[in-house]
Amino acid sequence: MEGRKYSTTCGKCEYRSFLFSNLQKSDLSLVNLNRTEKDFTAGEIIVRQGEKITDFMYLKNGLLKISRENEKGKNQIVGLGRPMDFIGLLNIFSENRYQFTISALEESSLCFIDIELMKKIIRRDGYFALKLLEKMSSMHDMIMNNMLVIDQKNLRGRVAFILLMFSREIYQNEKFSLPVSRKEIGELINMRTENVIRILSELRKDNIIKIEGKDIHIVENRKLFNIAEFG
Amino acid sequence: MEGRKYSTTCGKCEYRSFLFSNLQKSDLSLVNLNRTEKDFTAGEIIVRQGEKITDFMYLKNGLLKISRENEKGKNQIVGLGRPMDFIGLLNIFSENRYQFTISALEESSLCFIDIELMKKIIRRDGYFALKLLEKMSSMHDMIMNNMLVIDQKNLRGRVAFILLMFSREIYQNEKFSLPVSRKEIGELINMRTENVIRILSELRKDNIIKIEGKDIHIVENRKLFNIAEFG
DNA sequence: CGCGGCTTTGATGTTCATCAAGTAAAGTGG
DNA sequence: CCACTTTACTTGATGAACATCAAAGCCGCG
Repeated sequence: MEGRKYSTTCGKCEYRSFLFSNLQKSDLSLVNLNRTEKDFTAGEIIVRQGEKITDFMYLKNGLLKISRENEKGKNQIVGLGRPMDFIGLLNIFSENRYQFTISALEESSLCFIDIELMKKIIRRDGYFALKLLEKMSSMHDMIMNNMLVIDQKNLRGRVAFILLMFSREIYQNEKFSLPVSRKEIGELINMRTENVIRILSELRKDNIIKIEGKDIHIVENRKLFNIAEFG
Repeated sequence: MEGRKYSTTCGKCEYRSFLFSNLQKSDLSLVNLNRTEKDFTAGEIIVRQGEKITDFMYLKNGLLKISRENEKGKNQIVGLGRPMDFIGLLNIFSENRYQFTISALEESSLCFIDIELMKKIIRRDGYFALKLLEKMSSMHDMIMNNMLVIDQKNLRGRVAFILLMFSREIYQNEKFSLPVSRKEIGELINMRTENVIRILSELRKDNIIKIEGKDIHIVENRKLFNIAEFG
C-alpha cells in the first residue's frame, strides 16, 4: 500500500454523513485519531487480493477498479468503486484476506481505518452496525445485479451498457474520457479485447458515438440506450 | 407465504450456535417468543421478489432456490440455499422489498423472525451485529465467486462443476437425485436446457456419469473434476 | 531507437443458441 | 380412471455469435 498521506479531520469531512453520521462523538474522534488518508495516482494498486486485511477503506474521491485474478490467471473486473461506495465492505469481515485487488483508475484519495478499531466500534454501537449492514447489502445487490444483467446481453448490448454507465453514472456527461483500456473494458463485461474494439468501431460507423482514443462522445443517446436494453 | 407451522424453542435448536450463540439470554427468549417456524414442501414459494420484507429467515433444514426474474421475463437462479446459509441476509437490510424469490427445492423448514425485532436486537447488541456482518460477507463472497467462476467455463465445464457441487457440497455422495429440472440447471449455470441435456448425455456416453431420470451417479470423479476445472 | 503493450482490422473456426420434431411424464377435468 | 393437455426431456440440424489467430501500426518508456 503506497500513496501519499495528508489530512483533515473526520468531523469536517464532507463525506462524513454517509456513514459516520450516527457515530457518537467520542467514537468519531477515535476514528479521526486512528485513520490515515492517502492519495493514489491512476494505476496505483491500493490493496492486493490475498493480502492480509488491516484496514477498512473509504473512498473520498476518485475512481477505483475492483478486480480479481481467477484460477487460470485471467483477470476479471468485478466492478468499479466511486465515492460513497463502501469499497471496504466488499472485502472485509468475511475472511481475513482481501478477496479482491483494488487499484486507482483516476487520482483518488482514501481513508484507512484500522479494522480492529472498526470492529470494536461495531461491537459497542449497534446503530452504526445496522447502518453498515444496510450499506453492505446494497453494495452487494448492486454488483450482483450488474453481473446478472450483463450476463444476459449480447456483445453489442454489453458495450452500449458500459458506455452508458460511464456517461450517466460516473461522468454525468455524454462526453467523457475512458478511464480504462479496451482490454479492461473486456475484463469488465466479459468479452475479448478485439470484440470491444470491433463493436466500438461499429458504433462509430453507425454514427452513434464518436471516438478519439480514450475520448468518447455519445451522439445518439437514445439509440445507444436501445442497444443496451435490447441487446 | 404458506407453509405449516410447528415449534420447538430457540434454546434447544441445534442450529442456534451458528448465529445466535452470542445473543444475550433475554434477547434469545425474545426471538423465541416472536419467531415462527414453518415447513414447506418441494416447489412451494417462500417469498416472492418484490414483496415487502417482513421477516428475517433462517433455514433449519432442506434446500432452497434463490432466483430472480430479469427485465426480459427470463428466470435466473442466483444460487441455492442450505442450512447454515443465512438466506435472509441476501435480501434484507438493503431494500424494503425482497430482491429475490425464494422457493423450496426439497422439504424444508425455516424460522421467521420479525425484521423489526431483528433490527432492534442488532441496534442494542453489537457483538451480534458483527457476527451478522461476517456471515453476510461470506455468503456474498461465496455467491459472487460462484458466478465469476461459472462465467469463465465452457458448457461442459459448467455442467461438470454443478454436478460436483451437488455431489460434494450438498449430498456428500457420488450418487444423488437432482433436486432440479434440466431447465433449472440451465438457469443456474446460464445455458440452454437443450445443451444441459446434450452434455449430460455426452458425459453418460463417455461413462463418466450414469443417469436414470433425476438420479445421477458420478462414476469417474477425477475425470469430471478435470472437466470442471479446465472447461 | 527498439521493445513491449495497446489498438485495430481481417480471416477463420468453434461453441453455443435456436429451431424443429418427437417421446415420455405429469397434471387436470369430466 | 381415462382422455386430454401441458410440461419436461431428448436428439438432430442449422446458423449466428463470438473466440481465436494473424499481422500491422501506434505509442510510451527505458
